[in-house]
Amino acid sequence: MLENLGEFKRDFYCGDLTEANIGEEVRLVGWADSVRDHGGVIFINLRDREGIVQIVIDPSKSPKEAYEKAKKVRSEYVLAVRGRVNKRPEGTENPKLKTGNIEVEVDQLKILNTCDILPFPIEDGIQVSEEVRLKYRFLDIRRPSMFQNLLIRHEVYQATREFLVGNGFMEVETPMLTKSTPEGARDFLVPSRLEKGKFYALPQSPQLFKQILMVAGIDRYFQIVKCFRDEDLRKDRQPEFTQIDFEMSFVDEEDVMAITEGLVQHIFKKVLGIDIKLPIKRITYQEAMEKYGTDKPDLRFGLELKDITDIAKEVDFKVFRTVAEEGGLVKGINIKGGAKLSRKEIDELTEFAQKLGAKGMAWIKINEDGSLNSPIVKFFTDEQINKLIERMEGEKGDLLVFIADKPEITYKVLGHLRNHIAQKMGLIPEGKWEFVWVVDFPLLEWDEEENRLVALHHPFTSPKEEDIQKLDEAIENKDIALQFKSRAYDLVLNGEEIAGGSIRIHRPDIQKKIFQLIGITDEEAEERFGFLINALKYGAPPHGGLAFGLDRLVALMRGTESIREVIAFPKTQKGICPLTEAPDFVDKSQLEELGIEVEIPENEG
RNA sequence: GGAGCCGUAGUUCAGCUUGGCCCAGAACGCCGGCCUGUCACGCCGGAGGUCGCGGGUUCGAAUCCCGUCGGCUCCGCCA
Repeated sequence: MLENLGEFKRDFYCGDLTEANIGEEVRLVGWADSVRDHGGVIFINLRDREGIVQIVIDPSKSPKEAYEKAKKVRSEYVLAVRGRVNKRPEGTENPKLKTGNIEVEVDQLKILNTCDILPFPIEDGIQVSEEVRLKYRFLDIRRPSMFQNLLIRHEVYQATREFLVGNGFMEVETPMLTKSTPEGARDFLVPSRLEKGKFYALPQSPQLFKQILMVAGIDRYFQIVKCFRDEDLRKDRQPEFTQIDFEMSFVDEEDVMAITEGLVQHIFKKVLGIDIKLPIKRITYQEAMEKYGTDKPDLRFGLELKDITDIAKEVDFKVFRTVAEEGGLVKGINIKGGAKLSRKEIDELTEFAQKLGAKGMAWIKINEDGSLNSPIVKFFTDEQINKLIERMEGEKGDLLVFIADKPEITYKVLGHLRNHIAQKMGLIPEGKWEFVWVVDFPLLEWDEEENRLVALHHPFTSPKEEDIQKLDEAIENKDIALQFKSRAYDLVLNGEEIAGGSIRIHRPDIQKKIFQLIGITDEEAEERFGFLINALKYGAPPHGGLAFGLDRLVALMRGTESIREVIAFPKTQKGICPLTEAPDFVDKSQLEELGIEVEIPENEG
């Protein structure tokens, strides 16, 4: 039954046929999207990546051979068709199809391939488990919305190259087999056959190479590049992901941010036809934390955090007062119109807060008649309550919620609560693109577990110029170091971090001091980053750059929750590819060649 | 490492709380027949299940208990 393509050549994509083609003899190829056999006339919707066109096999008009073959066609059979484009008979037009006014009357039909029973229909809006979709990704991608996801992604690549090349950037590839570096995420390791016992690491980012390219005088580098981090997965995190990575020499923050803004504007205009207004607003890290409880604030809605620690110090409510007196933070959110929430809904918010580490959530409901409902007001004097409500800008119909805890917890819980409430109350407007730069990050933070300072961004980020003079002092006194600000900047879109970068350290003496600050000894620094320090010694220009999380950017542009939707072959939460079933065991001989022995835990394998 | 939700025909799900009426049922899909203008074609008939896996409780388990595997979401982690 199956035939070869032979000399057959396609003239058009199915979806590209229009009424202008009426009367033409055309050759089409594609998949049988649906088959409607009336016993006499047979209709087949033929689909390719550009769309669908109806083909008609009428026993009174089409050759008998074509008709007999058409009877055998099932969903997703691969067909080659020759026929005449006709205007559809009056009254049989289908407005749902772009090609709904025409059809192709078949005079030759080839069945090029058959198709097994489908695990799910090839159409948008299906309800199928993601696991099944990933296993049959080749079918999943036949669905128009998935095709569109990959197409938009492709267009983002093109727009990126167009803009960056137009601005003098040069694409340079950096190695995938490289050196493991401490700090940062867990590395994926690749054993070396020629140097037994040694390992390459897959790059977490091209960071060090792009800096070295600046030393090499490339001046403006970019790359659309895979990066690898062996950490636990999330809907916005895959073990391999793509960055738009660039770096520039002889620049400051303003230069890098200007290029970034230009790139964003170009991508949105070119791919979505949307005008992004520049410049993008900026807020400091400190302001972001104080107002939004996070360094990636979603500015599409209000619900700003208000500090009431000073009031809390004076009240009889122990939970507030103790926290306030012991250096903690008491902050609240005014949920406008939240008084309509039921006790059960408030309890759910409390539960949400507790899951994130809060001990509890205090709340005050301001009823429409002005009376208060709250488990905590009894601990307050009237004066204190009034002060509190005034601070919170509370009005009739509002619900005030409060978290009192260590600053990290208060910020984290309220930051999450803020997003949660906005979503729950439907406060997030559709179609809004709220970009914001977050700047003036701390250079370092204290790592409780390792009992040392660690870089917030990465250890190659330059401190602010005024802090560089205090480096020696800071090495003696970590409190000074914790005051340092970095020359880093993050770009946030609708509450998601989509890009981040910094001005780097280009002087070896400063780089060494930073390593010293974060507890990396000279020997360690030499062993792990010696090549960078060495390069900095040979006329490294001042430089800085930035990297976009391309997957997140495309996911936002497509309005999908998970980056898996915009990656052709993503992995599950356990890092498994359901399509290939990677990772998998390898032959013993392969391991022997690498000089590797594997211990398999008992309950596995 | 931890928490929550989920796992039953090809697919999506019902049944599980309160074990027996379930050698498990629906829809879509699939197969066969009929049907000459449909486009979610229609009508008639049919096939299809290790109830994720293992163990336990019980006269009896899809249902209760324990363990385990997998999927998703979240915390930790992700410079």
